[in-house]
Amino acid sequence: MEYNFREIERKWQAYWATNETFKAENTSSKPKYYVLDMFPYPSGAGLHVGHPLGYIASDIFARYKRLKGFNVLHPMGYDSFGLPAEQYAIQTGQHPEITTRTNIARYREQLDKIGFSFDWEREVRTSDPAYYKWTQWIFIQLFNSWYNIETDKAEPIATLIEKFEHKTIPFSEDASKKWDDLSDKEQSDVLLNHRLAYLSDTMVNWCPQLGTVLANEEVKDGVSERGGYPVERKLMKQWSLRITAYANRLLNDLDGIDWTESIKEAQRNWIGKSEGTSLVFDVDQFEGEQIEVFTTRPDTVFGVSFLTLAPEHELVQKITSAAQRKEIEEYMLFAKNRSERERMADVKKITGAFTGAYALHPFTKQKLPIWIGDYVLAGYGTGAVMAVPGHDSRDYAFAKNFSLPILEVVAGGDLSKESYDAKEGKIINSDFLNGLEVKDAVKKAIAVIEEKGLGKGKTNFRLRDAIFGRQRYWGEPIPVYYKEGIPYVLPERELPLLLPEVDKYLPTETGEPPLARAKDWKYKDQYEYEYSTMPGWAGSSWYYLRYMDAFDSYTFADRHAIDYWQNVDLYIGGAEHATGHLLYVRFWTKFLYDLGLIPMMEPAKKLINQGMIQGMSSFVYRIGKNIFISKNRIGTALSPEELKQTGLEKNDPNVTPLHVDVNIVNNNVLDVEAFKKWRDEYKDAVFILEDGKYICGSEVEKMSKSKWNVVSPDDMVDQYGADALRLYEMFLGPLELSKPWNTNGISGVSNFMRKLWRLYHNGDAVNISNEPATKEELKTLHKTIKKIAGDIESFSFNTSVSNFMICVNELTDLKCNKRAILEPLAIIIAPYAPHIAEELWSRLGHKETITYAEFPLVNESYLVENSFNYPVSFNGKTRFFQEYDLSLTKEELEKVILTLEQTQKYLEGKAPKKIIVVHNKIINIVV
RNA sequence: GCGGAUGUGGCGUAAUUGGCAGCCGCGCCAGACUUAGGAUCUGGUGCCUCACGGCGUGGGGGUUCGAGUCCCUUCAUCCGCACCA
Repeated sequence: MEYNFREIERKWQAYWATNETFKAENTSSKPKYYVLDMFPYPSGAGLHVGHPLGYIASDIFARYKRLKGFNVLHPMGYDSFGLPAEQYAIQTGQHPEITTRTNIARYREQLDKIGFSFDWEREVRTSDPAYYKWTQWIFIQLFNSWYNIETDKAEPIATLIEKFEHKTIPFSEDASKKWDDLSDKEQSDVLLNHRLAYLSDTMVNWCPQLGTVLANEEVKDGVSERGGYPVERKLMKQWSLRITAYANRLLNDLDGIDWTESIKEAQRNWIGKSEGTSLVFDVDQFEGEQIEVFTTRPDTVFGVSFLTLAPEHELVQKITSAAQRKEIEEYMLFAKNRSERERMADVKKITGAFTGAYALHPFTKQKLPIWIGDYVLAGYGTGAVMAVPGHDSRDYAFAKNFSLPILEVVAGGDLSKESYDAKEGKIINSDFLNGLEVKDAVKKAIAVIEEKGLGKGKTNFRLRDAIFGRQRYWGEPIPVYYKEGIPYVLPERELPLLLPEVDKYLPTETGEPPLARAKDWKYKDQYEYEYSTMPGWAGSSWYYLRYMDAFDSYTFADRHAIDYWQNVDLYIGGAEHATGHLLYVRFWTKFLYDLGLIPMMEPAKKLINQGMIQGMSSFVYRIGKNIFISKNRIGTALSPEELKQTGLEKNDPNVTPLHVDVNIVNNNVLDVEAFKKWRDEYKDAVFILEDGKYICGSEVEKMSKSKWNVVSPDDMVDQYGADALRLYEMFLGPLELSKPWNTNGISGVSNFMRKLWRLYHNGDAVNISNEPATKEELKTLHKTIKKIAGDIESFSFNTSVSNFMICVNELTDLKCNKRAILEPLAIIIAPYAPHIAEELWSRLGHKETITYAEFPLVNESYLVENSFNYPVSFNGKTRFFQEYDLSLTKEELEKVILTLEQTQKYLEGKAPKKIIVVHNKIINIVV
C-alpha cells in the first residue's frame, strides 16, 4: 500500500477532534508548559503559506513538550475586532460580526487541515461579549487606579483620595483648600490627572480618511499604516492610558526576559529614557516670566548662545516684540500648516524666526536671543531647548543658518567645520566647570543647578501615554457614561456594555463616532454614553490570561488557573509588534500584578519572532497587444516563422512586465495552455519561446493577491499533505529569517515522506521485525534522537528535517525494519509530521495515540566512538585515537609522525595526557 | 544619524560552537527502467586545471599549531527608530 496522506490525515484529524486528544487540564501532576502563538486577525483573504510558519514551529514545540512529559497549554483564538471588517461593513452594510464570523470559519478550516494540536475548547475571540466584558472590566480597573510613585506601583484611587483628604499629597496650588470643599467636577478633574485611564485634551494623530485617531505606531512616515492615508495633528478630548507611569519598569524588566535583542532594543528605543536636568532661564524685560528647558548636557551650559522654543510654546505670543511680531506670526502659520509628513520629509531644511526677546543666562546673566524653530518639538521635554551650537549638531545647523554665535566649551573638536557632540573631552571657557571631564562636569553642573534652585535633575521619556479611544464602530465600547460633564465608569453588573446596533457604520452628520447612532442603549435617556471604542490592541493585551480559563463568567480568569499556568513559556509571533502589542501586553500584565490579580510581572518568558515568508512573483513580458516574449528572447532577433506568427516586423524592445499567477508557472516555465485559460483576454495569446518553452521573470515581493504570488496552504496540503507542508515550512530555513516561498523544493520533502513510509512496509504489508537492532542501526537512531532533541530545544527546526532525511536514508541503506529502531523513530518525528507518525505508530500495534508516548532518551554509549575520533598515522598505519586516549606509550608516540616542532618539545621526557590530531598530523599534545 | 540583524556553491541551507567547509534538499549532468512522466531508482555535481595541484565562507588586517566561527577594520543588503535637546 502506498503512502496515502489524504486518507491518513483525514483519519487522524478526526480522531484527535473526537477524542479531544489535546485538551489541557488546569491541574496536573506533570510540570506545566505554556506555548502561545500571536493570535491572528481573521482577514477576508484567508491564510497564505506564510501565516502558519510560526504556528507550525510552536506546534512542534508543544507536541515535543507533551512527549517529554509536560502538561502543555497550546491554545488559539482570534483578534477579531479590527478595521478591515468595518471598512467592509461601510461599503456593503453587512454587519462586521457576520464578516468576522465567516472569516473565522474559513481560518479554522484552513488551520485544521494543517493538523495543529490546539486545545480548541479554549478558543477566545476578542469581539465576543463574553470576552470583551473583561476587557471593559480591566479598563474600569485602570480608571479606578493611580500610580503611586512612592510604592512604585498602581493602587486603588481611594488611597489617593485619602492622601488628598489628609493633604499628604497636594491637589491644588491653594494650600488652604480642603478636598471636600471641591465640587464634584473639580474633584473629577483632579483625579483624572492621576487615573491610569484618563480623559484629556491631547494632541492626536487624526486620520480624516479613516475618520479616527491613530496610535504612534500605527503611523509610518506621516501616513496611516493601514491604507496609507495622510495623518494630521489635532487637539482632541481623548481617553488615554498612563503607560508612561510604567516606563521605568517596562525598561528595566527587559533585562530579565529571554526575548531577542532586536525587540528589546526596539522597546528601549521606544521608551527612550534620557537623563538630564531641567534649567530655567529668566526672560529679560518680562518680570517673573521663565523658560524651562530640559538638557542632557548641563556640562555645556556655558556654551549656550540662544534658546529655541517650539512654535506652539505658550510663551511665544507674550514675549514676541512688536518689530518681530509679523515675522513670528508668519512662521507660526507656516509651521502649523506644514504637515507632519512634510516636516519629516525635509528634516534638513532649517527654518525658524527670532522673537525679538532675550533670555538671561542663569550664570553669566548674558542676554541670549530667543528663537522659535520647528526642530524643537512641543511634545517632548518642555518644548524649549537651550541651544549649544558648539556641541549639538542641530543647534549648530540652526546657528550657522541664522548666523548666531558658536561657543566652544568642550575641547577636542573643530567648530569651524562641525559641532563636537562627543561626550568626552575637557571642559573649557566654563567658569566653575573648567578642566573637568564631561562626565564629571555633568554631575557638578547638576549639583550647582540644584543648589541654586535653577532646576532639578530629571529623567525624560520619549514614550507617550497611549491614546485609548477610536472613533470607530467595530471595537469594545468604552464602558463610560457622563453626568454633568463628569465621566463615570459603568458598575460591574452592567458589563458587558454591548456593542449596539446602528443603522450605518459611519460617523454622524455632526461628526460624532458611529456609536452615537446607537438606539438600544439601556440608559440612553438618562446618561450620555461614551461614543468611542477601544483601540485594536486592547483585547490582545490580556488574551493570554483568558486562555487559562476561557469560560469564566465570574472573573477574567480563575486565580487558581493563573497560579498554575503562570507566564507564557514560549511565545511565537511576528516582530512587527515590537513597540505595539508586545509593549502593551507587558504594561497590562504589570498593572494586573500591581493590583494583586496575577502573580507574574511579565507575560512571556521567551519570545521568538518568526521571519516573514515572502512571495516569489512571476512575470510575463508583453510586447504589442497579445504577444508574450520569453524572458531571454527580449531584444533578440525573431525568426521568420515568429515574425509571421506574431505579425510583427521586428522584435519590439518595449516590453511590459505583467504579474502572472504563480500557480501556472513551474521553475519559471510558464504553462502556456493554462495561461490562455487563465484570463479570457489571453485566450488568443501568441508566444515567442526559447528552447520551446516560455521562461518567466521572477522577483521576491510581499505575498499579496494583487501580485498573483499567493500560495495557499490548502493547495499544498491537497497536493503534498499536511505533514509535507509542515516539514517543508521548517526546512525552508531558520525560523527567524525572512525568506521567499518556493514550491519547487517541497518535492524533496515529499520524497522523504514516501521513503519513511516504505521503511515500515514491504509492498502493501506492514513489515516490522522484532529482532534486536544492530549496533549500527542503534547508532543511527541515537544520533538522530540526540540531534532532534537538540534542534527542537534550540529552535533550529530546519536542521531537524535534514537530520530526519539522513536518518531515513541510512536506515534504508541498512534495510532496517526493526521495531527497536522504527518505534522510537515514529515518536521523534511525531512533532513534525504528526499524521504519518500516528498512522505508523498504530500500525506498529499501539492502541493509544502517540501523544501519550515518551520521547526516547539518548543512549550515549552508542555514540561514543563518534565523539572524539582522530586518525593518527604511525608505523605506516592509521589508527584512531580519542582525545582522552592514553594508550600510547612514550616509545610509540615518538614513532608518530610529528610535523610540528612546537609539538615535539612537549614530548621530551613527559607522558602525554591528551593528543590533538588533525589531518593525520599531531598538532598538539597536552602533557 | 542611532540601534538591531544578515553576508558560505547555480539556489534554500549545514558545520558537534575554534578542529578535514559545503551535511540535507532543490536544480543540473550521466545512466537504468519504463504503460514516455512534472514518475521511480543509481551515480556524479564548490571554483580553476586534461592532470599534478591550486583557490575558496562579502573585502582587508590580526590572534592561534589551526578561523566560516574569536578580535579590529571596511563594504553590501534587510529591518526598526529618527530634529527626543
